[in-house]
Amino acid sequence: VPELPEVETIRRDLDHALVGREIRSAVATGQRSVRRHGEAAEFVTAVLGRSVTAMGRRGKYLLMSLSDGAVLVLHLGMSGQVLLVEPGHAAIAHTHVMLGFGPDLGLRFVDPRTFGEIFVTRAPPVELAHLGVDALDDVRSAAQLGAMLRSRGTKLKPLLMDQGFVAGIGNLYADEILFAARLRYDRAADSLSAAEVRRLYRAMSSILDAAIGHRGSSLADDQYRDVFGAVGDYQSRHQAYGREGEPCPRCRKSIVRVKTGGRSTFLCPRCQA
DNA sequence: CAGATGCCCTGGGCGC
DNA sequence: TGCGCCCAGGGCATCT
Repeated sequence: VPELPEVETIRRDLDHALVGREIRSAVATGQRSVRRHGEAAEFVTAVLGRSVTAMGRRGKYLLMSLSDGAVLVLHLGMSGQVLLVEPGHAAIAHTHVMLGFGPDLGLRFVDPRTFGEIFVTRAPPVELAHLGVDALDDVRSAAQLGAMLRSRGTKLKPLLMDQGFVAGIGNLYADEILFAARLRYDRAADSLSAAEVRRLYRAMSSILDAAIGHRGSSLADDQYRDVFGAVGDYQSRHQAYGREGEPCPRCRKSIVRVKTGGRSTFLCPRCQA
């Protein structure tokens, strides 16, 4: 569930807190989290003594630019958290990497399921070369989205979730966007009318913007937290995701759940066509 | 080549 | 209260 809105919320807070700060200490204990580096010590060597020059984001990846030109790439996977704490803060279970920014500030990368990862690479990261345009920053018109959709003869939802097509949208926001656009998950991407493409374009930007405004979605099992450990607020605004059996906010018919691609899809069978 | 499946992994929720 | 089981799913490898 950390998708674009959650990652963007984290990016903005880290941007305020870390730009200009120097990494004065680094501890990497979770080998799986730094698996792109042969040894954890390699990761530590690559970050120690560098300053943070910028905080960027591409899709669901956080990009911390370092003063030597390298980039620290952070991906939260399913359960990753980036927490800002005081250096003396008590141990947090499933902490894999700790960075110290001096006597007042520390960062901890916590990730129970270890699907996330953290690595240092050169800018721009070749490891992220497969990512498509960013769903928030780089999709700028309905015409552009329409051209993208026509280039692929596949179903709408898997395409929205394909990070190589457009980066940042996962299962939750795909369902919310498709609900807002009144489109079914299994519509052929190249079958959309111009009006439908416009609805999808507007839904993408309005849902992502609104979710960022509410600091993301925190679900019971995912436990997304911002850098201060606080939960997001957007889950209270969900219209379709997780609302199986509850009335559609538009037409009152029951929201249904279907399994597709091994994943749950929530939709209104009446409103979404 | 689109799309399904399985794997990685742990915590929460549920049934008994 | 506790135990086993299933589910959540991002990204990737591997099939059909």
